[in-house]
Amino acid sequence: MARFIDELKRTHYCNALRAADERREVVLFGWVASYRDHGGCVFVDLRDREGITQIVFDPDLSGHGEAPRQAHEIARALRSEWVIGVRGVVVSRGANTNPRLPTGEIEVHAVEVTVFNKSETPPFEIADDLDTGEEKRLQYRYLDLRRAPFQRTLRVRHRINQVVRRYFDEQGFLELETPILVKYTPGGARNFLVPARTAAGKFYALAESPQLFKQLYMVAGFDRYFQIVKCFRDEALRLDRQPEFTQIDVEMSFVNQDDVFGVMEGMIVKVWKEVLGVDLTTLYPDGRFPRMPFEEAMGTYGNDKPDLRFGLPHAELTDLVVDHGGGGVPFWKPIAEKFASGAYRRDLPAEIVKVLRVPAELASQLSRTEVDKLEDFVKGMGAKGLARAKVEGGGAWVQSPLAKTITPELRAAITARAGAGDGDLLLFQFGREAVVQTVMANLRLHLGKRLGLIPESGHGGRWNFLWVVNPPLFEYDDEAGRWVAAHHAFTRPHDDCVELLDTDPGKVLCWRYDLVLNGFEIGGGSIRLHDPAVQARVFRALGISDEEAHRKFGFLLDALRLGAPPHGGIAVGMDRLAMLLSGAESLRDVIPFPKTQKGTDLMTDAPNVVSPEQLAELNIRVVQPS
RNA sequence: GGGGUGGUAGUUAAGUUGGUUAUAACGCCGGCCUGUCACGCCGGAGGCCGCGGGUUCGAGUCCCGUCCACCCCGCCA
Repeated sequence: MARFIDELKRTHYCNALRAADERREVVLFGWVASYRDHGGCVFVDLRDREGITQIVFDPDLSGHGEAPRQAHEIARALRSEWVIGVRGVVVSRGANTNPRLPTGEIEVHAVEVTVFNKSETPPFEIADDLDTGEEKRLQYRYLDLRRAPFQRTLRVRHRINQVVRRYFDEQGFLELETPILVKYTPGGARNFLVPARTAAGKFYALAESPQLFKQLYMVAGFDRYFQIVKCFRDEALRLDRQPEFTQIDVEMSFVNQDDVFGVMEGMIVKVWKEVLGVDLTTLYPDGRFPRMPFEEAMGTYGNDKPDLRFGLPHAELTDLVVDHGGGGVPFWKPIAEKFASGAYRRDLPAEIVKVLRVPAELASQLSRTEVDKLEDFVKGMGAKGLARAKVEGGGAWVQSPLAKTITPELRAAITARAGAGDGDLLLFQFGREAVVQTVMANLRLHLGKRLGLIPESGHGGRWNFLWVVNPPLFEYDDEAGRWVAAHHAFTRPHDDCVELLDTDPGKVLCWRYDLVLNGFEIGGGSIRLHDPAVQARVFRALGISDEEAHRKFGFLLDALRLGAPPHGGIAVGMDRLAMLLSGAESLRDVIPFPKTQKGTDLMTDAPNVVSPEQLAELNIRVVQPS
């Protein structure tokens, strides 16, 4: 029988002891966070998941026989990250308190110590503040996770999970599971494929979301479903995207959009209250979050997830430019002409003109050199350039290539549209709509950070929630030359738009919604299409034949004809929620074992090559990558 | 698929116009030290300068290629 663990059980975690515990005999287990050998005494900071306690090894500690002397001998050899157990007595530090530790008013005088395990010198220090690069930390992730910031972050995840589960249970939701190995369904995110050994040449897909199954739960009558569930998407990664991530997935029957919003707003308020101690109802007194039509988000902010912690809105100028026939600006003339001739239509992707106004008091913070750098910034995003103009008192434009040729009429119209006055800086983008929107949205964010309107990362103590609502059901695919589903083909169109399905699909709005927080999409969902007749018209608008629809989604179409209740739902990105709650800079900082941007795991070296035998069993032949 | 930034000791970084033995801090190892808590003092070890090729009398430095990590665009209903 080992003395420690078998006989001496841990009595406390390392943040538990206070002055009131004076003279108590305790047993602590943990890691050597640091050691200071003074020849006579050895001081060890002992760390476990809860905190740090200072242990003193004094060979002359009286009243315990020879044991303290032996413990001191062992302690002299201790090194960083050795795993040890200590039996000792709590002693008050009196006036010698360490104010930097919650346990700073006490220390444990060691009577007995055991080394459970030595440690090699770790590749980096297990410290709260660390300048070691992420690559190294990912390679030794378990050491990174041993650090207090990660211990806190993963605890936040735990709290979110607990609060969410309790909330939905109280609201009458059932936590139901859905398959991970599913049938591949086309459209949307790329699926990871899993070879089916028992069905030669066939594949499962890893579920990109439980979407179809949660709808089937509604058809099955479960009425209110939720799940905290892993999803998998084989797409390019970003700081807010991982190939494997967790969603808080929700679906409800007999509800409209307001019902879904109400439930989710309740969840968010509860999470903020219980995890952060922040009462969102001081910001949103009725507990409801503001809403913005998709069209306004795109027009004013250039994307569907605007960060409303700051202003710097865009203004659309395309109609002004067209009305003025280009207004003397050489680049704009062809755009105006194409609209005039009908080559461009306002309901199809075309070229557009937008402006961003930087108010004088902010513009004065930007030197001309810095504005030149902005041009490099936007070029990196596909822009051809960054036309600018400084507005002077009389409405004149200076420092601008546009100023030379633009007609006074168009200049005045733009100045008025942008609401520009003396000293304001106008930044223009024109060209293909998708590029202009991307560039302008990113330019706005970039300026917001540069001008100190929002921090480089993190929430800055500000929580701006927003529902983006009423987007179009379809979007035009330039390359394919046809309409495609903007969300998925099972989103319910607005009733007053159903007639447009056949005549003017671009104008069909739908019951889809995104929940946005500080410029991050943290959730999205829709009211589903449960009417087979309307469903058929949607497929027709998409150019999907009955036969094709049945082959791809047959089981769901069958279900919709067998008593499907009206239903809708939403999925919230649990990792993003944790990231924003904890002020982390990246999803990788809130996911215990994340992948790199290329989808590799630097610790385990996944994905890896498998043996020819394994491949043969799966009937797979690997072609050398080109 | 495209654009950008970076890779030098265990870690983080410096390294001039191409020129002697590639620096520093922290960490590590040895010694000393009874009150430290970023302990202190003395001494020491430690390098495939990401990898491959080229230019050159000579390359961490210049050129070409390549790998890895990060950020962005495309992509992500």
